[in-house]
Formats: sequence, C-alpha cells, structure tokens
Amino acid sequence: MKDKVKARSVPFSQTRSRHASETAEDYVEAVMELIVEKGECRVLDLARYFNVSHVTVSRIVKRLHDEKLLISSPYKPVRLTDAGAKLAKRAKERHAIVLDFLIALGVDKANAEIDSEGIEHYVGSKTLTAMKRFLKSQK
Amino acid sequence: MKDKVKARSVPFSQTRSRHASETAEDYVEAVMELIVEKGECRVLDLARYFNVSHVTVSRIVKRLHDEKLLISSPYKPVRLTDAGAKLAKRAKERHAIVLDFLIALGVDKANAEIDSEGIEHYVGSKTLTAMKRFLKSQK
DNA sequence: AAACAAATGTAGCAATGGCTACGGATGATG
DNA sequence: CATCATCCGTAGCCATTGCTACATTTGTTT
Repeated sequence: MKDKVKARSVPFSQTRSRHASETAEDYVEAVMELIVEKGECRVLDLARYFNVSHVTVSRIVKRLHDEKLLISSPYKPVRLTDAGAKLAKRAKERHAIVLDFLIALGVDKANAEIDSEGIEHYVGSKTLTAMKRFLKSQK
Repeated sequence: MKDKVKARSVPFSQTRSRHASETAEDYVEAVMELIVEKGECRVLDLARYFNVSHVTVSRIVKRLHDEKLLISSPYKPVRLTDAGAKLAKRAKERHAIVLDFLIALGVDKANAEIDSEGIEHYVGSKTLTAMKRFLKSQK
C-alpha cells in the first residue's frame, strides 16, 4: 500500500491555465472569422457567437487586450494584433485539419463540427501530423 | 454590416458546466485506477496524480460526494458510488478507445497518452463509433 | 502513553468565466 | 438637434479551480 502514485502524463495540464489558452484561441479565431465574414467584429457579435452575455465577452476581450492578442478601445470594434492574427491562423488551420479528419473518418458534418471544436485544443503536433498523413492517404 | 452572426455549433457548450463534468470524469476515472493499482485511493494519491495540492482535491472530492459520485468521510480513503463506478467505467472505456485509436493512427504512445486525456472529453458517440470502426478495420 | 510524521481538513486569497442590473456612449431617424 | 434603439462598460454577485498557511486527526514509533 505504500507505492508511489505515478504522476499524470501531463504534468502541466493545470486546468485553469490550460483553459485560459483555450479561450484565447477560441476568441482570436472567432474574431478573425467575424472580420472576414462581416468586415468587423463587435463585442455583441462575439457574445452571439459564443452564446454568452456581452459582459463575459467584454471581460475576456479586455484580458486578451492586456495579453496583446486583441486591440480594443471603448465602443470600437475588436481587432487582432499581429500576434493575435498569427495565433488565430494557427488555430484555424488546426481546426480545419481536425474537422476534415473527422469527416474523412466517417463522422457526419454536424457532429464533426461539434467535436472538432473541443478536440482541436488537445491535438499535439504529433497527432496533427498523423491526421494530415491520414488525410493525404485518403486522397 | 447588419448580418446576423451565426451562433456557434455547440449552443450549450457553456464552459463552466462542461468543465465541471470533465473534472468529474477525470476524478472518478482516477479513483478507479488508483483503487485497482494500490487497493485504496487517498486524497494525496489524487493530488499526486493530478499534480495539484491536496486542498484542491479535497474540495473537488467534497463536491463529487455531494453529487453522489464518490463516497468520502473525513480522513478515510475515497471510494466510488455505483453511479461513480458506472461513470468511471464509461470514461475509462472511451479513454482506452481514443488512446488505441491515436496509436493506430501512428502517434507514438507518449503523445497518444497525453492527447487522449484531453480529447476523450470531446468525443461524441458518433466520433467514438467512427474510431471503433477504424480500429476494427485495422485489425 | 507521548511524541512525531504524515494525511486531511479549514480559512482565506486570486484568477477565470458565468450572470443580472444599471448607466453611459454611439449612431440613426425624425 | 433631439430622441431612441443598440451597443458597451461597470458594479457586483456566484461557482470552479488553483494556491499558502495553519489546525486537526491518524497512526507509528519510541
């Protein structure tokens, strides 16, 4: 009964910080998408997109502004910094790969879209490579 | 500029509640694993397993006790209720499938273990079925 | 039995992400 | 230019998950 407990394989998976970066990725990705789709991104657009109140959005936008991923001034549309745009682009690519992968695997589009949004945050570079390889082999 | 913003595909993915059930699954799964491995599961075992303080564990254990997934009395080892054991078994099976799937896909075991722990919480039944199908076809 | 180490509980703080309620800013419309 | 709807910010609440510091319980070891 005195065995050492083997530590989890993800030593730094502290829920809170992990979750904070998930949020950051989701937000910059959404901002980029909304700007492409309708020319600008307002706080309320994000609120509708994520189905949360504008208050939640505005607090998170403020944090991401402090982290230099977003640019926001009062009552103005939200924009991306260079760093934010870079992160958004990476997240978007990864998201697209995961989505295509699930579809190629035989998951219907609706479910693939739902699951890919959660899965994308946990796909490491090795897994991403394996998914790309699979997609290529299916062509 | 007046287009409706299309809502996210996961309308009820409110981060908090989603995250709470993730925690529940992780904990019952860990409790089951630790009981199998060393005969009992103490708060400190869980703290080492998740790399968090015993305080964090003891609060979460209390919550899961209230939710009737765990049984805990002061200074005693943690056990599973029937409901907790059922949930743990389901989570463990899903975890195993995701892990095997990633390995079958060509991801090395270490990375497969890391990624599967995150991915398992976002794999819907359709995706799980597709993974099982893939595993069968590889045999 | 006393003393000590290890395990667990409690108090209290911070960060994050939900919310409602309310008030100020902006922009369109009369 | 006044009004009004919409958008957004602030105040302040709750829950969750981190933490340190300190207190208590348990069990082992003199």
